[in-house]
Amino acid sequence: MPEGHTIHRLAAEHQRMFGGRAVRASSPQGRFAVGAAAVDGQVLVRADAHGKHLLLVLADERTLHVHLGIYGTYTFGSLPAPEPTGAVRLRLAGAAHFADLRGPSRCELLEPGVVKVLRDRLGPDPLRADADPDVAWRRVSRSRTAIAVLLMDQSVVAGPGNIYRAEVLFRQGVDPRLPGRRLARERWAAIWDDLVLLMADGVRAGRIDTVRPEHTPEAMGRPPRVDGHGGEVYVYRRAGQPCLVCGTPVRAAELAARNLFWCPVCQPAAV
DNA sequence: GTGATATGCGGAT
DNA sequence: TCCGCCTATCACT
Repeated sequence: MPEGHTIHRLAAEHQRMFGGRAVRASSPQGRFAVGAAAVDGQVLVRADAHGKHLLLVLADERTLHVHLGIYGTYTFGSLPAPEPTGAVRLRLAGAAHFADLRGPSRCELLEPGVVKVLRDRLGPDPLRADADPDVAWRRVSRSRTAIAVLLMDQSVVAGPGNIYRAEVLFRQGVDPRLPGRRLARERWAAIWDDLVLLMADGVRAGRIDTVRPEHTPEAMGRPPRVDGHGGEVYVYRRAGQPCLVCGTPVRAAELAARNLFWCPVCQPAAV
């Protein structure tokens, strides 16, 4: 679930349900008991997202920082909230709704200065209005590292995960192993613009769909296929299956300890 | 029921 | 480069 679009949805959800009013906070599981007690009764001033980081700014100027990691999940519901089931790290409750957080890799209260340090470590987020793609380009254009690795480095670009990086490189016809410094500037601009498009769509839809209308199963006369991760994609987790555009088997390899997927024909080596 | 797997990332080695 | 985190889902028995 958690690439950047998910976190931006969560921020919007928090803003809508809890923004501008006092929240009740508890840690049924107990692992965030002290933090929850400090949050309890405070006004949630603003819910924000930067990359995969959810930032809930509180009245005392501290920020509740949540990172879902690979396991973390949120469930929302209407009050009255049921007895918590499973390991609920944090439960927030407002006037009419509650939010349960399970399995996050981070759930902590941060002082303003620490939030700044955290955000200074993050690259521009395609989903944020204040994002400057040139900041990322400076890193990309000087790096010998493969563009596929750079795209998942949150200090270069904040928000994309394994699905968006595979899909945007496919859509832009870029070999994932191409070193950043060998990428043309216009090619980077196209990748960035496509990330903005895809991720904003992901926020609206709540799932990752990257397949253009002319390549959908319907358009190609194939049976509809929705992948296990909830969306329609070109290459992510389609190893060995035919490329939706050219029919070549999709390739897979491990790169920097993450699974990488690409079409060797549609994503030629030299771009 | 069991086991494999995962959209992430920090820390140890 | 590997390990651990600690939850949900899904394929299979």
